[in-house]
Amino acid sequence: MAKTAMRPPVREAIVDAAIDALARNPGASLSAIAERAGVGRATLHRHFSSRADLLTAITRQCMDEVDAVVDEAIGDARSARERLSRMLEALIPLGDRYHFLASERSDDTGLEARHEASLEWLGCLVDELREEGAIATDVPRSWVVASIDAQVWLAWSQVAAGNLARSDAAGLALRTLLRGMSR
Amino acid sequence: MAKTAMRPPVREAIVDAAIDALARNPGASLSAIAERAGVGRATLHRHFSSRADLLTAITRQCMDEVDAVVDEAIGDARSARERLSRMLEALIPLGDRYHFLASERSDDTGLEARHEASLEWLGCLVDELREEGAIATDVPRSWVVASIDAQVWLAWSQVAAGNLARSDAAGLALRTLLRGMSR
DNA sequence: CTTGATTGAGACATTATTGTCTCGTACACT
DNA sequence: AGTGTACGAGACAATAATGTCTCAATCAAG
Repeated sequence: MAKTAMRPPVREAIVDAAIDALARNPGASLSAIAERAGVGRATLHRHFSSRADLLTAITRQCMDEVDAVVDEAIGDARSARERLSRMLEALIPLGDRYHFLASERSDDTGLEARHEASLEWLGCLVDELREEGAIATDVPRSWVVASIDAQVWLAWSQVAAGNLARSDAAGLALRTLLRGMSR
Repeated sequence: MAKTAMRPPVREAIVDAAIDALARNPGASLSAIAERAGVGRATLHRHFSSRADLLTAITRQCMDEVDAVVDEAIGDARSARERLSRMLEALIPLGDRYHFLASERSDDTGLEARHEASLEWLGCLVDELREEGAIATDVPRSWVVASIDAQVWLAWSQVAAGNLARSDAAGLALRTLLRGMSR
């Protein structure tokens, strides 16, 4: 029943609203974000000193959410194929957050490095998929990595647009990926 | 030798620069666009009265280019599969323009309608692909349409990033699509 | 009830961007 | 040379976004 926790975390509301607003329009103004969060503009500035500050906070938040969800989902997967499957399942509902990380480039070097690390991790997963024979040898690693990114965003946006049942999204994305890259 | 035609088309230079700049950063300022075009900001305003005017001009230009290129490429294709192949081949080099159409939403209702028509046309191509047995029946039409969009952008950006040879891009995209959607 | 913290509303100052204008120059055409 | 068009540079005002500040209201804790 306490879906958003007991105390109303204004900061969270702002972050959520910002992700939402910036996903639709990357140039959304702070006024628009504050309004969407149901919060005064001054309050937004109390929590985030500047636009850049808000941006890095959002980026960090998205990274945390994505990392946590993926780590949790992958825990007991034995094969790389299974890891990919669970990852998609877990990641697609976070599609807007995930897409935010890919589209918004942070000026914070630490976050940039962290993003690079995530991509590298994904690359390793691709390597393992290849070792399992799930991916043809003549498909470049970077193509597969980029395809996974694209499929997550694609599946999420199709669900959001009402073109696809939430329960079908991950399966369709997985199938498109594995068949598309198969040898 | 007369690569850019005899008379220097300033307007074209501005449009090209704008597409380039806006693809990198959708919020690029008119100053930045003018500078990238090697043109004074006043000159930009001589050709495009406002930012919105420039935006719709760019959108129209991209649509014209895309339509012309696709029509020309598809002319003598007999099967839907072949049409898809030629379309990808022709469209991927225009990936930035194509992506611009998908990302930038115009306030001009005419252009919006035209974009809808293009998507509908693509949907018909998908229907034909399905009739040819190239696409499984349980894959939603909208999913295939969105996937084609995504593959064009994906292939273009991989080429632009230097991860993929230009000559390999269309083949890889086609293969990913057809295998991914196959039954 | 009192206190302290947090908020919303809104008044500023500060930029950044946009759109308009003028002026001097370069260049093509005659 | 003369003419006219398009241009770059830059001044200028109008607008929008940003960041800071104050003040009164709310609300929870003591």
